[in-house]
Amino acid sequence: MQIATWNVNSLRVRLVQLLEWLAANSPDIVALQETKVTDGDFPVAQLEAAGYRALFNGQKSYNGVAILARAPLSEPALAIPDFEDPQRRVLAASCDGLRIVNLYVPNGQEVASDKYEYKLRWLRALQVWLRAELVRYPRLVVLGDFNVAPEDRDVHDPAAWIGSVLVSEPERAALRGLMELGLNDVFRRFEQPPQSYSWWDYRAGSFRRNNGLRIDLVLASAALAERCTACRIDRGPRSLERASDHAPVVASFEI
DNA sequence: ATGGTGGGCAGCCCA
Repeated sequence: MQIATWNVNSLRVRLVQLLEWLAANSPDIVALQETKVTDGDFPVAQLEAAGYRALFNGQKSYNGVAILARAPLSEPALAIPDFEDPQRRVLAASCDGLRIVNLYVPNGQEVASDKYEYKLRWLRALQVWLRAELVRYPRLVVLGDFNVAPEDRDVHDPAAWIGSVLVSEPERAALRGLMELGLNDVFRRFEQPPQSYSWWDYRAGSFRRNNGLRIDLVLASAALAERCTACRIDRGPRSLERASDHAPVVASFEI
């Protein structure tokens, strides 16, 4: 079973790329972030024709998440419990005996900004929720755009990035807090090419220079992590004309 | 150091 995550940065703009990528890769479950479409505008029919059911949690202009799956999706959750948040950044569902939690973690903009404090509060509330989810659902996958590079090896130029948003120590500590619940970054269970990243800024030729960060993650509970057989970043879609600034990440499980 | 690009929606917000 293949489970993927992809920040598409506008589903409207990226729909054709997504459909072609689905046809070429046939993942079983796909978590999308930054769909930027309201639920009424979600392209249900096109995805259904491609063989995918969909759950979505969208808003106008910003954010928005969706889960696509070949098998039925059930038990949707649209928010972190007991955390007031008008931004649509969370979508959880059960599928094929797994619990999938799709996240678009706040970017944080700049260390010490209001958006940064919101990001840290958001991650704390997320940790409380995921602790409970792990009790309810031992087969848990938490994936998406985490907007945090876990370690310096996930950063193209750690010296230049030190202390910045996406790599700052409080953000990394919050991410470690999630992992210490028993969620494994499955990408690091396998040998990977050096300088593996999942996001490259649109500016300054970042992709061409491979000036990226690895901020799109697939975390799996212990019971699932041991069944993970591969995890790779697919740079293909990032090299297309009019690409998203993120590449898809695909994890394979023997289930 | 700044600003470089891209998406959304209407001159600026967000990444």
